Amino acid sequence: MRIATWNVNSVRMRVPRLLPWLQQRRPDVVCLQETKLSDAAFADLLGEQLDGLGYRFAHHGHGQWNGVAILSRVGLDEVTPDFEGQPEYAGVVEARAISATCGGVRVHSLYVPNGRTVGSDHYDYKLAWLDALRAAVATGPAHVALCGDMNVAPADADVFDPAAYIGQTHVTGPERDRIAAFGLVDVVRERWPGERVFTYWDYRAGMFHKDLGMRIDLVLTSRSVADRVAAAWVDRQARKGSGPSDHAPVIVDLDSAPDGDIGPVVPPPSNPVKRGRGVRLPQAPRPDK
DNA sequence: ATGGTTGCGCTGCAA
Repeated sequence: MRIATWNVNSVRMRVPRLLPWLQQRRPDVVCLQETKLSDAAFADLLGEQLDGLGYRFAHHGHGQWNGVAILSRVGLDEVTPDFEGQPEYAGVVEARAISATCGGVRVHSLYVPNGRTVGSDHYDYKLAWLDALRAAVATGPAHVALCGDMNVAPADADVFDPAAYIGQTHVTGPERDRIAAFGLVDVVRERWPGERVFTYWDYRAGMFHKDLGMRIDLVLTSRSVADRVAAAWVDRQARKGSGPSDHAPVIVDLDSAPDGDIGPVVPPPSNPVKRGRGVRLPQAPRPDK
């Protein structure tokens, strides 16, 4: 089962990149963030085409800002927008979270508040939001994957220049403590310890070209899911070329569960990775430069 | 070149 997460920075603007990417990478479950659409607009824009590609979908958005979705062709059950106890900002519960059970895994598509500046009300909101999410996830199913734009770089290795980020959001102790507090496995970092791996590069000043980025899009899973990881990588190709998002997708391949109880409901059609009997799965591609 | 981009939506704000 292939799970991907991608902050698309407006799904309407990203349709020319998203649809070919779905056909090329063929993820079974896709978490999207910053769709910036209402539920009705998302269905109007993509419903027919996603159906044609074999995806069911659940979207949660109010238009203009935020907006999250889960696409799945391995089941989409118990869809839940928001989470228990999700804090408000300016009197509104923003559309930043949706969860569903897909192929036996409780999948969350998350767009964590940015925090803006340290000590601002938005920063406090970000911390409270992460605290409440942790409490909600703790009461949920054991086989879990938190996927999305966490807006936190878990360690200094996850930013291009730690000195440049001192005093900035995304790298502070309180934010990092809250990511660690989930007690989940950061599967890309576990697979690539010590590698320079980023998922976000500012549009300005040729940051992507110079590989001056941050790793803030994460897949955090229970150990039960992490033990099934065959590959975990950042799809930098999707950040290249014309009209990209400022974020690249993160892609995670899971082998079937050892006891078979949480494997994919259906095998992925025409998987580009050949799975001959007795043939070892290939290593994930190195995060290229 | 003394900033640099993009998206939303129409004026500046968010990222």
